[in-house]
Amino acid sequence: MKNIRPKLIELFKQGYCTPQIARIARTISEASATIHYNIKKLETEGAIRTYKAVFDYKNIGEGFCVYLFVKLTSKAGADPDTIVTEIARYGEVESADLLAGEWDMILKVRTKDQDDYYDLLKAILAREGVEKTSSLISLKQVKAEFVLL
Amino acid sequence: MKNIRPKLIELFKQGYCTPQIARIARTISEASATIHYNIKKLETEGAIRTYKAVFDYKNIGEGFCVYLFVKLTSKAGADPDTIVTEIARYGEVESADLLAGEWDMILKVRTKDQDDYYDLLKAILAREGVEKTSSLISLKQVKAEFVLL
DNA sequence: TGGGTGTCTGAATGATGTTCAAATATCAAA
DNA sequence: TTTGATATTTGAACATCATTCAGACACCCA
Repeated sequence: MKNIRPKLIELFKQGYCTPQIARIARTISEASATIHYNIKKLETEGAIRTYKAVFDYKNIGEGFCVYLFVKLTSKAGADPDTIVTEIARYGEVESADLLAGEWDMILKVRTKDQDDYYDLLKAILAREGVEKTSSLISLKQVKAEFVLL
Repeated sequence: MKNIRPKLIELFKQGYCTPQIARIARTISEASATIHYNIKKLETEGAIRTYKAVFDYKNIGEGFCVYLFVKLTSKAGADPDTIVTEIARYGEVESADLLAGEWDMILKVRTKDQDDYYDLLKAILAREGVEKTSSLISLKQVKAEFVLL
């Protein structure tokens, strides 16, 4: 047994998918070459970043979902942009946005359970430049990545 | 000119993509049929919900991103689950989660600009069962749908 | 009206997904 | 350890699809 599954999940989280040109052509009754032309245009324009899979996160062991607010220290220890980008790089982070107001950023985080979340939270709090955080646990995920669950 | 672009964006938001089996097989040095077998298994297990595109939302006219908190009225006018599901159905809503605490749900919403957002907000506030809302505007999107921007 | 650019299309080709039967691996019960 | 039932892997054959290209067509502006 080669345990391909985790490798596939890893690859599909960011890409390794492609449009179904023939199916789209049938769906909207256009020539296959026309669809191809328009998709390539979207890609070269930069409108499409990637093609990827959307998972049933409970099924792949990432059923615990939290919105995490982060406040950075005001004094210039490290560059805020650098900190934010580094935190966003964690594999558990689905999305990261900068805010104005009481909190500097909001993260959407997915882990297996509360214990794994606590480990990640400790790692983030330990970072230079992070002052405090606040966690908002999702009780039920109704929609994610534009897909109804 | 047939204006295929918006139709493609519509379709790609939820699906009409498929895995690149041959590329994956080359990447992790396995037989193509093996990859095919494992992907089908993931699909029948329900681990994969769909394959879709991730956009540069600024590019497709959805550059304005807001986290919207919603508090529902406690009195039983309409079923909370129904309201939540209906609100989640708006095309502008990327994600919707139920919360515990001061707010009942958090939405991630994408619109072209502030004006369009205001229209959507009015529509949501006008709904039976919605008591109040609070909007948190994203100043900068660092990561979305597991993809760094 | 005319030319330049962008878009659409059918047909040919090369690449890819899919299927299948056989080989191999896994695991639990005897 | 052996056995058998089940799950996984694999190469080869086949069906389907993405891609390319040249020509037709549409659009825009001077």
